[in-house]
Amino acid sequence: MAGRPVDHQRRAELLEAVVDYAVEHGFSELTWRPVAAAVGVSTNTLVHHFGTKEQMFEAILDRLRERLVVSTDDLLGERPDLVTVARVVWERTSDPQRGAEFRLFFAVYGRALQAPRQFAGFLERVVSDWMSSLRDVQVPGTDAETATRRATLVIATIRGLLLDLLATGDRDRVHDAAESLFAALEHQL
Amino acid sequence: MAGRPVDHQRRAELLEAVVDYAVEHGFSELTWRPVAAAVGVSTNTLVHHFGTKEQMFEAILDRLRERLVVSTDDLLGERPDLVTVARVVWERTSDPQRGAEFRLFFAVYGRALQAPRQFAGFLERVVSDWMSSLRDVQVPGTDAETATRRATLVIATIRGLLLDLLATGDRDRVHDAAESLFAALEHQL
DNA sequence: CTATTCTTTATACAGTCGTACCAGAAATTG
DNA sequence: CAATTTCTGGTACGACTGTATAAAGAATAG
Repeated sequence: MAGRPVDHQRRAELLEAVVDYAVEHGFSELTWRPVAAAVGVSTNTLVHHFGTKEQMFEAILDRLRERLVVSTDDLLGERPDLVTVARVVWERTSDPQRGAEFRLFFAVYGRALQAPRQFAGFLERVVSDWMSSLRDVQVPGTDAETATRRATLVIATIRGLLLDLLATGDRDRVHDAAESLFAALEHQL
Repeated sequence: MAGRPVDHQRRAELLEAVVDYAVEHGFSELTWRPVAAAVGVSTNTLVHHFGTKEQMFEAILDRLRERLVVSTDDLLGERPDLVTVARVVWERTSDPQRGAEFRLFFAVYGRALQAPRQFAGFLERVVSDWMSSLRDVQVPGTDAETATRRATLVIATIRGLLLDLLATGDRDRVHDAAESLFAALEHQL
C-alpha cells in the first residue's frame, strides 16, 4: 500500500481563497468556473477538493463562521460583563473593514431562511452560538430567564443595527442607537 | 389609430401570482420558466408584461413592499405613541402566517447588501420608510435626536428579533425579549 | 525501478438560463 | 368590413450551469 498522500493543506489554501471570493463577489454568484478562474485553478481542481457544490457551500459556511467567531474569542476569555461584551462585539461587527464579511453573513442568512433544509446547520447555530456565550458572561446572581432575555435582545439588536448600518451607511445615527442600548443594559434592562 | 388597449389589470393579476410564487419558493429560484409554469402561462406572457427579469424583480419588490407596509397603515392613522406602535408592529411581523413574506424580505435584504447597485431602491427605502413613521408618532416634546435614536433602535430590534424567530422558531424566548424592549421604551429609553 | 494514489487539466454532456423572433388569436377604431 | 395594436404561445439560440470521464503529471512505498 503506497500512493501520494492527501494534501489537506492544499484544500485549506483553496478554501481560504474561495471564501475570499465569496466575501468579495457575493453568495449568489458562487459557481465553479468563475471561482476557479479567480483562484487560478481549473474547475476540476475545486471539484476534486470539495466534491459537490453543496459540499463547497458547507465548507465555506464553516470557514466563514470560524472567521466571525474567532474575532471575539479573545474577548470572552477575560470574563467581562454583558455590557462590555456587547460594546466590544458592536465595535468589531461595525468595523467598516469587515463589512463585506457581514454582508455575506446576511446574504447566507436570508437564503437559509428560504431553504431551511439545505442550511439546517447554519440556522441551528446562528443564534445558539452567541446565546451560550452571552448567557455565561452575566453576573452569577442573574436568573436563567433574565439572562436568556438579555442575551436574545443583545444579539437581535446588534444584528438589526448592523443591517441598518450596512444598508444606509449612516454610522452616526446607528452608533447613537447602539449607545442607547448599552445605556439601557447598564440600567439593568 | 386603433389597436387593442393595454390590459393593466392583467399585469396586476400576473404580478400578484408572481409575488405569491416568490413568497413561496424564494428569491433565488425566481426564473421565467418555473414561475410561468406555476402561474399557468407561457414564459413569453411574463416576458411580455414585465420586460426583462430585472424589471420583474423591481415589480416584485415594489409589490412586496406594498404588502408589508399596507398591513400597518391603519395603525398609524390613530396617532398612537411609540410603544404602542412598536407593540402592534411586532405582533404583526411575528405573525406565523406572514413568516414566508418576511423570509422573502430578508432574502432580498441579504441579496441587496451584496448587489447595492441593482437593489439601490430597496436599500434606500428599507430603513427610511419606517424611520419617518416612527419619528412622527413620538410625543411632540421629544427632540429630534432622541426621536431618531429611538426609531432606529425599534426598527433594528424588531428586525433582529424577527431574524431570530424565523431562524429558531423559538416564540417564547423571542417574545419575552420583545417584551423587555417595550418595557425599556416605556421607561423612557 | 514498479505500483499506487493523489492532483490537475481538458473535454464533453445534458440541462437550464434569459431572451429574441415569429405567427396566430383577441380586441379595439374607423 | 379592414387596419392596428396587444396578448399569447412555440421555437430557437448562445451562454452558462453542475458534473462525469479520461488522461496526464507528481509524490509516495516497497
